[in-house]
Amino acid sequence: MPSDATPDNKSAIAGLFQQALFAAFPALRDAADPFVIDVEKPKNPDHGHFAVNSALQLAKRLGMKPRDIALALVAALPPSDLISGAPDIAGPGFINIRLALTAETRIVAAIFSAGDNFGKSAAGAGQKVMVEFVSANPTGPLHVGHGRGAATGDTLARLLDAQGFAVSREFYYNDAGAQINNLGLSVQARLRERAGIDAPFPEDGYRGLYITEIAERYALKNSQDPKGEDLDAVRKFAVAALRHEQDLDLKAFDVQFDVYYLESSLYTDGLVEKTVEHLVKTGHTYEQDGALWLKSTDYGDDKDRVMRKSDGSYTYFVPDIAYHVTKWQRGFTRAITELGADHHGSLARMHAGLQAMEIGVPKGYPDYVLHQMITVMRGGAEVKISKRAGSYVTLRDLIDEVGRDATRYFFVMRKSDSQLTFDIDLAKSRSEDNPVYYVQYAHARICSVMALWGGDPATLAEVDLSPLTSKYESGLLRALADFPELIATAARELSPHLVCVYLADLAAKLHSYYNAEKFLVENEKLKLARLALIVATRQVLKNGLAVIGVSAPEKM
RNA sequence: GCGCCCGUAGCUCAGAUGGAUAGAGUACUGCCCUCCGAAGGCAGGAGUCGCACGUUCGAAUCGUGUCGGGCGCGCCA
Repeated sequence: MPSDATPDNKSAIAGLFQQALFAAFPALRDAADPFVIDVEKPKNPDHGHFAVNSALQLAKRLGMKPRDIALALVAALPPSDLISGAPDIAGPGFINIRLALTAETRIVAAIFSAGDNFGKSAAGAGQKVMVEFVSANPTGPLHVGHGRGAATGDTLARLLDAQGFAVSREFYYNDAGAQINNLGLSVQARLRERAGIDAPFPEDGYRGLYITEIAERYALKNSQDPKGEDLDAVRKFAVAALRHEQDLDLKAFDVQFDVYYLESSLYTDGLVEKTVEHLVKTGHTYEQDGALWLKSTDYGDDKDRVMRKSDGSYTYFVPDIAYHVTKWQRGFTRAITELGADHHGSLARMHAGLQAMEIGVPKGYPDYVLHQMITVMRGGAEVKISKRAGSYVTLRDLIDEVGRDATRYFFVMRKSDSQLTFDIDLAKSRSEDNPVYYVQYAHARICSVMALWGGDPATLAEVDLSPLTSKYESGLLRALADFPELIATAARELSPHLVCVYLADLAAKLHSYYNAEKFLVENEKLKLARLALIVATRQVLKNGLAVIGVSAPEKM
């Protein structure tokens, strides 16, 4: 449900100034490219709620001084109860507008009426979007990198959901490739070792301790095959065991998928074959050195790619194309693929492959969101992550050590494009100073005040807010009004971290307010107005935390 | 060599559509609990936004070049 009661003061003010502009300078309306007023929100509160910089932009076009244009604009401004007093003309020609208190406080009633839906929008209604993320090979436990992917992807999905898109979360299992075979061989080797057989460990085998554990369990459950001679059975057992572990980890991380798509099904359903045949038919392939190549350079890739090796098997990216074709054919007009940045090399060929199919897939399909590598520090030293060597920090470790909320928040609070240093000792030792606690504390703190007051928050929905005149109150009102636009921006830019930035700021405003003013004052009108404001703040904190999958506790 | 990402305070990082005096956390110093919870607040110092040139009335933001760091460039996945 969209919160369509949200007052749009910005557009209203833009409209007023547009009127004023055309009244003062009719030539701009009649021109081939009529000038459009842009209203912005200044960072500095001293510059009012909104600012118009059109006078500066128009100086050259009109051949006038910016300040004179600004004066003319303000003079032509139609009267409105939105604006408090006459707009200031500041600096070289900025026009600063202060909202009337009634316009400013309208947001509180909107939040009360929308509740958990405040911040949602119907912008994406009727559009199916798929977010594919994690997509870890079932060859080992989920590690920190998968954790960052899980938190980022899930938050993206929640953001798009809040924008009204029909979102499907999907996990693509590479369960058919050489790595899986390798997994089977690794477990088999441990089984043989266990049975006292002297056999070399596979060169590219997985050496993690979990392999030995899986071997133990296999031997226990398959007494007829203690040496793991049935490689197929060993492999299936190992994959099932690891998938189960991953599912438990994801559950603990509060990440759920709608669809688990198996790479192997692309083969059994014949989609891989079909894709190859189709690409041959569209003429974007050629044979060379006994292999079948895709002319991906036709579509911007920097070199052509082998599709079918000379031994007759396919390279991994053929099923990948087939998979992405199914996304399009399943009706997902938008698809977002969340990947570790170490896979960025495959983006160009993926886009090229989809274009070469010539089935009407848009050029940038799918959108890629990459998360940069995480450097894990433990004991002041970098922990090298290597599945093969079996040395890494698992997602489970982090959840157990620093908690789900803090882990999710940490992974999302940074731009996914930048590398992240996750210092385990720091996160553990200072877990109570985690930024997420700061935000959660703001929520819990409001709950405490409300409990002390003892009244029913719902009765605050329509109280008179005219006593809210301090700078703290104005700042909070402004931040609350920004929330819907923030969610829209974060969804549009595919930038979950913006939500954390916003929440930290909102929490800071609340804490400052708390320390500067008393809420439970004698003056009844003032008390109710302040309580209404902090209840609205609590609602927005809660909605924001929900977007990043972090709980909003009443007590901490 | 080519491609992608990053370079902002001592450290970790924000800075959407180019705007006014570039922000937060942390660390350091000093203050503040007779409304709830000091897990908080207030104040202070700290930055030639890697560098250069360009576009613009205006650049941390856009463009080109350059330096530094990470990653990727296989008939591996």
